[in-house]
Amino acid sequence: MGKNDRQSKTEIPPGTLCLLILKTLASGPMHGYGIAQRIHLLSKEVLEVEEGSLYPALQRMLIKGWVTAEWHPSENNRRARYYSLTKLGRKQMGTEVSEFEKVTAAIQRVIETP
Amino acid sequence: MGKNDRQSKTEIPPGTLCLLILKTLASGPMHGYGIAQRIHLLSKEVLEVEEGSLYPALQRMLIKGWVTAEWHPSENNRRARYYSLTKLGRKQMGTEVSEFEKVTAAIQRVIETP
DNA sequence: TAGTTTCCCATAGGGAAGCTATGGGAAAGA
DNA sequence: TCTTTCCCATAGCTTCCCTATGGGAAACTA
Repeated sequence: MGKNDRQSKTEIPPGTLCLLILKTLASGPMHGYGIAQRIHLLSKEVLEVEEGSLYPALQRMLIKGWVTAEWHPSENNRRARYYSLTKLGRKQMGTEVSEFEKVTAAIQRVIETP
Repeated sequence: MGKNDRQSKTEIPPGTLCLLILKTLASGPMHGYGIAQRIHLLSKEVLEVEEGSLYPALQRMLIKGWVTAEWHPSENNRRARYYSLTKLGRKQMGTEVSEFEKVTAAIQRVIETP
C-alpha cells in the first residue's frame, strides 16, 4: 500500500469519534470491543473504529467525566471493562449531536450549491 | 474566553476544508479572501474560514496539483492571487464529496438509532 | 494629507485527535 | 497443544486546523 492511504480506508472523521461513542453508550453500558462492533454494525460496515483510536478516546472521556468504567466478566466470560454514560456525558452528547447536524447541514449547503 | 473554546466557535471540521475550497473553486477562479467569504455566505454564516487555515490549505493544494495560481488585480484593484481548479482537483473534489456523503450518512445512522 | 479602515497574502508555533504498530493475557475451540 | 477469538492498552507519528503575528497597498475620512 502507498503512504497516502489515509483516504483509501473509510475512517472516522476527526471530532466525531467521541460523538459516536457517546451515542453508542446511550443505549446502555458496554465494553470497548462491543462499542467498536456496534458502531461498525449500525453504520452498515462503513465505519471502522481502530482499537488504537478507541481506547485513547475512552481514556480522554474518562478524564473529562463523560463516562465511568467498571470491570465485569463479559458475555463470553472474558475480562472486560464496561463503560457507562454519566449525566455530564449525556449532556455532552446532546451538544455534539446538535453541533454535528448544524455543521453538516452548512457544509451540505456549500456542496450542493451549483 | 476560556482555553477550551475550540468547541465554542463554529469551526471547520478537520478534513472538510479542502472539500469546501475545491467546491467553491468549481464555480470559477477566485482569490483566497473571496473563497473565505463565499464559504461564509453559502453556509449562511455558520462556517468561518480563518486566514491561518485557508492559506496553508491552499499551499497544500498547490503542491498536490489540485489548484493553480495566478496574480491578477482584484475587482477592488488590490493585488490578489487567483486560484483555479485543475483537472486533478476536479477529480479530487468528486472523490471527497462522495466520501463525505457516505461517511456523513453512516454517522447519521448511528446517531439516529434509538 | 495624515490616519484609519478594508482588502489581501503569508508563515510560525502549537495542540488535538486520529492512525499504525506493538504488546499482552485469558477463554474457547480444534 | 495450538490457534483463534476476544479484550485491553500504550508509544510514536502525522495531519490539519487554530492563534498569533506580520506586511503591504488601495480607498475612504477627517
